[in-house]
Formats: sequence, structure tokens, C-alpha cells
Amino acid sequence: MTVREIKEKLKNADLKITPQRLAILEAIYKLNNHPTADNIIDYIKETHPSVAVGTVYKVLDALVENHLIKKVKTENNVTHYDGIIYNHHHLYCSESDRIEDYMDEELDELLEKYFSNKGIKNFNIEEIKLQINGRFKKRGGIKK
Amino acid sequence: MTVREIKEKLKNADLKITPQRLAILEAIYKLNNHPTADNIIDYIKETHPSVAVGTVYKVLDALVENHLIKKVKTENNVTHYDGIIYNHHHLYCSESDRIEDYMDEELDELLEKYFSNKGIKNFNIEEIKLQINGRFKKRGGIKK
DNA sequence: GTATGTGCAAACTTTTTGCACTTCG
DNA sequence: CGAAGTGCAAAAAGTTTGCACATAC
Repeated sequence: MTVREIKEKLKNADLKITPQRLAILEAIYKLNNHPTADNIIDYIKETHPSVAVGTVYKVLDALVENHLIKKVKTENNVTHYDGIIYNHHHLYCSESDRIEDYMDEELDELLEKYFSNKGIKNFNIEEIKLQINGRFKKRGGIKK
Repeated sequence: MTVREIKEKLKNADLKITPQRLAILEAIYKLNNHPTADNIIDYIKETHPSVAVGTVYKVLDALVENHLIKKVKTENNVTHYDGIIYNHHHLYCSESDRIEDYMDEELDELLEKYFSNKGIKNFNIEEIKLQINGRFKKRGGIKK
């Protein structure tokens, strides 16, 4: 994701292009493992030491509202953010509090087929997201 | 859910039976729509006015850890608790901010079959939860 | 120029913690 | 009796808010 592309996204969303917004979006794309507001603040403090915490939250809210990023909820009550906006699923390990993306077109097709037959009464389905809870195996884990 | 059954559950989990724990579990079963810690505190304040906030959180943690209840994540960052511990899914409508339970054994079997064949590399699956986003149809909706 | 965005600090909400005291088994 | 649980109050953690100032367009 280039700076040019990020600017384009902001423009398309009718959001003014500011250094803070660029830095925050860049941080989200670089830290592509569902950073929290805190992770983002730490990251941009190095290049933009004077960015205020309140601003980061305001910018994140604006980005979410304009569909440039998404909020991701986990079992503990800290909001994570996700720069990938097309539909995908999440693997979540509560032991390490780690979230990874999981994409599976075959699964999506299976689910679509299942629900287009069956439906849910009194409900119009727009999007189906799986949260797959479990444990990452050692080999893919974070070294201590 | 009778008091007797609740006591049995606590016993099976090797948790001591205390008035606070009984009150909190009863509250969760009565307030069966995903109460928050705050909802639970309000509820039990009437019968047990001296229960401390810290105790409620400690009890809830112990119950979650011992699988007597579950945490539920929602859009705002407040933890909700759920007395239904067998696996179930959630229907969520962002327009009305309403969450409803969705249970579907056929679906669970389908998913189990799918993932037991396919697996996910470097990940041990413990639980699969769907969040189905969409809109409740008028007939089942909340009147404005 | 003006609407929009930012910095700052204070406050708010939810949750956690430590320790003395109490209770369950 | 001893281990486990509770009450309390203080404080951590995460997030929101209001307002004066600054900036993008």
C-alpha cells in the first residue's frame, strides 16, 4: 500500500489528508496484525512524536465510520483494528491474545450455499464471519 | 435452572459454594440476554446489597475460567456474559444494535466435518462461532 | 476563509489489584 | 484449621470529551 494509494482512499472518503491520518493508516498497514490503538500510538510515536492520543482515537473512529478500516473485537475488552476490509475470518488464541486472518473461499461458498437453502427466519443475512478459537501450534507461535 | 443444579455445577468445577457465586449465577440465568457485569451488579444489589464490585468481577472470571459461563464480545467495549455454554452463534443487526442467539446443530456438524477434513495449519481448533450480520425483518423487529 | 482536524488535559467507564478479614468445607 | 473467597478502596487501562488553536483545501 503506497502513500499515493492511502491518499486516494482518504480522498474518496471525503476525509482531509493530514499527516496524522497518513501515519495512522500506514501504521495499520505495516503492523498488519490487528493492532490496538496503543500499538498504533507506539508505532507512530517514532516518526510523529507529537501525535495526541485523543487524535488517534478520533482518526480511528473516522476511518471506521468511512469503511477504510474495521474494528475487531476479542474476548478481552480492547479494540483492535484491521486494515483489511473485505470479508474474512479470524483465528483467535486467547492464551496469546493473538488474532490471525483466515481466508477460505471454499468455506464461504459452502456457507453461502447452506444459508441460501435454509435461510434464517426473520433475518436477512448480509455477511457471515467466523471466529475460530483455539491455540496456535508451537511452530507458528511467538518465541518467548 | 434450580439452585440445586447451580450448586452442582459449582461443585463439579471445584469452586466453593458461596452466596455471592450463587447470586451471580442466578442473575446470569435470569437475565438471559447477555448481561454485563454492571447489569449483574444492579440485579443482585437488590437481594445482596453488600456484594462488592471487585468480587463480582473475580467471580465472573472464575466462572469463565471454569467454563460455567462465557464471555461475549459486542461492538462497544463492554464485556457481556452468557450462561449458555454450549456452542451457539449470534445474529447481529447493526441498525438496531440487537444480538440474538442462533443455534443450528446441522450447521455445527457441517462445519465440524469441513474442518476435520481440511484443518488449519498451525492451529488447533477448539470452537467455531459465527457472527451473522444483517437485518432483522420487520415482523420480528423492535417497534420504534 | 472556513470547515475540518488536532493537541492537550481532564474526566469517565470498566476492570484489576492488594491486603486484611471472613467463610467454606 | 487452612485454603479459598470476599470487601474495600485505590488505581490501572482504555477511551471519550471540550475547547482553543492549527491546517487542508
